Amino acid sequence: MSDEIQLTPTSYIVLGLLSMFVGEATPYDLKGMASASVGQFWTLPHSQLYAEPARLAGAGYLTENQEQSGRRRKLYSLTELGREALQSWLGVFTPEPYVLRDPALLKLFFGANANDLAEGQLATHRQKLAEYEGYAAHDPGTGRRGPWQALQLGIRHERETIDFWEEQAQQAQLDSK
Amino acid sequence: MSDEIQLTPTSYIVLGLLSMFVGEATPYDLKGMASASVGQFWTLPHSQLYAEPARLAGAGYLTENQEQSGRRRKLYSLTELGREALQSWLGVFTPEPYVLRDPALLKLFFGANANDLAEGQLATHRQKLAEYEGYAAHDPGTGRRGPWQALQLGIRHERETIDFWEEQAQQAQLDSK
DNA sequence: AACATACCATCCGAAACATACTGTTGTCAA
DNA sequence: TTGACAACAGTATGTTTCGGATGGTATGTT
Repeated sequence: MSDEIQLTPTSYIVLGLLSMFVGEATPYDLKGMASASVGQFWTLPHSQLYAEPARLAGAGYLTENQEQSGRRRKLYSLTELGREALQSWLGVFTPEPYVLRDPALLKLFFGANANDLAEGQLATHRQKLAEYEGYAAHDPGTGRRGPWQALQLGIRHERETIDFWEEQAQQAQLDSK
Repeated sequence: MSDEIQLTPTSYIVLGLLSMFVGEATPYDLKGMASASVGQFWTLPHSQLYAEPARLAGAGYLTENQEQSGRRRKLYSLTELGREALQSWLGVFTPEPYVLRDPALLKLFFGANANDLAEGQLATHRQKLAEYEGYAAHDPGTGRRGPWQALQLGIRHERETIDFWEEQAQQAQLDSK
């Protein structure tokens, strides 16, 4: 509750998740929330969700309460400082583009066979698209808009990627004749 | 030239870049190549391009020649082992999806104002798209296909992202009336 | 009660990261 | 011709992230 720390995207994920739920949450709760939502477009290992809240609590952005018995879990909740930090981050201009890391694209770049790649990619991206569309159907977009909007971009990217690999596969077929 | 090491995506970037150019290259050369090509869909800090070739040389995937005078730069080139490793990686089935890290999407998810975000995002993504289209116009896609194909997916993602933010901005306008 | 299994939390070594710093070479004006 | 400066090339540093390993706690089964 004293040191100055630098807030990273990971920090804001913790603050943001906590802001979406009244009351307290344990790292394990956060882990579950993150993988079901934000994890789709910002991956982080679950171990971060143990280390980061402790750091934030140390700097006064969260309060920390440890259970006195049983699993002795730590319960975190936002402080006023934490809520302010989140709000001010949300208001700051963000021109930075996304960072993409696509192993398949890497292989394609270096000359891998497009048809082979397409097979694997189509399978996983079709599955992902189905998953996202499941969420979208479930949540009509009322209430908080943010998650729904973010999901829409995820769906678009998946569709685009699927189209791309379908074309690659077709093209490869034609070429081989 | 003895230890077993694990090959990471970074390793394959080094091997791949070296495979595209006859003869030798210095880390500085690699740095230039990477940022102009592969860097668009797989970021890595330039310091990695000094550390990684040394590691690869130690394990026999590259040969290392140091200049005897002047800057004493280190020149690397592929060994047969390195070439084989690259080829076998290219041939391996790759179903893993891409990993996306989008700071704007993160803010949108947690409730930032879509219109504000759109402004910054549109500026940078339009610029990026123009850059990519410049490459595409320059390179007709003859010769090596890989880089050109990879570029096509980059262009698609940019277009999709721009459409998305344009819609968000419009929607936000409507809502505010 | 004793044991097996799943759940929950944390730790830690290795890799990746950003960036500051050092030395080298080329150039151009005085 | 020289010395000041910019660009080039590489190294060193401290920090953050990664993700598997580990160990404790609760729950279910016999």
